[in-house]
Amino acid sequence: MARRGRVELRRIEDKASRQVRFSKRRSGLFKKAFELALLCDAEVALLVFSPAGKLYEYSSTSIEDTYERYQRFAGAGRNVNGGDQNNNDNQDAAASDLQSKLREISSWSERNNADKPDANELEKLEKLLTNALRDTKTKKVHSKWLCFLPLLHLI
Amino acid sequence: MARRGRVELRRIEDKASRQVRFSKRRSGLFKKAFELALLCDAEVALLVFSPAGKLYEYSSTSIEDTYERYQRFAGAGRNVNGGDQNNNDNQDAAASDLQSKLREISSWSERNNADKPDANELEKLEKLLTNALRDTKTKKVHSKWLCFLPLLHLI
DNA sequence: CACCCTATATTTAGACG
DNA sequence: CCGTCTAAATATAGGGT
Repeated sequence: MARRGRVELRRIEDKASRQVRFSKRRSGLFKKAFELALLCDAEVALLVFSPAGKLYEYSSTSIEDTYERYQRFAGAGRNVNGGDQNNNDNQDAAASDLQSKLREISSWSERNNADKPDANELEKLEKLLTNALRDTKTKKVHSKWLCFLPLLHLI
Repeated sequence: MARRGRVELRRIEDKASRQVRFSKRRSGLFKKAFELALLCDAEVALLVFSPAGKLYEYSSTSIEDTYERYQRFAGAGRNVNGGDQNNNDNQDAAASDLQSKLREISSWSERNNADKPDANELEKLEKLLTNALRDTKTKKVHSKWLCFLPLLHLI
């Protein structure tokens, strides 16, 4: 048996093994991509098609946006970048309910491994998600109303 | 000094450190992407813009080709292959596990201000939360079953 | 930036239920 | 496919050159 953890750098011949490794390595890759974007404030777009033709994607902003930026970049060497697209929106001390709920979710996922389910923690997560979802729906309704505000004067 | 090798999952504040880590992690990410493509025979496209606006890219075939394939995929009928067990709504075939769904939520809250609701973004958030909630409920059921496994021998 | 070093942390292959 | 376990391989933070 091959030593564990080691791998030759060539196409895996065994189909079953290839599929399993694809699945594991894919998760790993997406995790790393996410971390690079978050930790280092980078813009990352990642597309993966499995051998079977299934699509997996990650983007810190949007695949389309990043691809456009790529085309502009590759097309004309000009840059100047605008390296500060960030401009941290200064965290207003007054966090909305939804925002802090989302933070709680992030924080949950940092504390827990969602793959190893702990019943109590899952219970908490379910509540967090349910609350966040309720808020989101509420906000969605509000935001739809907001679209009509500019038209109020027509009434 | 912080323990070596460990890292908090949030934006690195120190600029110098962030840059060094970007460089290291970027190489790591590209290596993993390359390996996934080679070992598992997958089609991979990866675009990264550094905070300074510099472009890094990898593609197992061609960025353009993969992006086109992505568009066809996302746009219309997906999944040529029959054997798939998944029912992903073509929208985002990305997240296949709860962990990455939670990462998407974190990622959403990183780039949006939940206080200034944008209708489209809220729509996305709603989907993310709904999916995560569904997965969480599923996992909860599994996890409850697991509690009884040790007792199976009593039957 | 590069490369080296080293202590830790993380990922993963393979086997199994 | 999902989840678990373990040994071994890798990745990486922080520091130096």
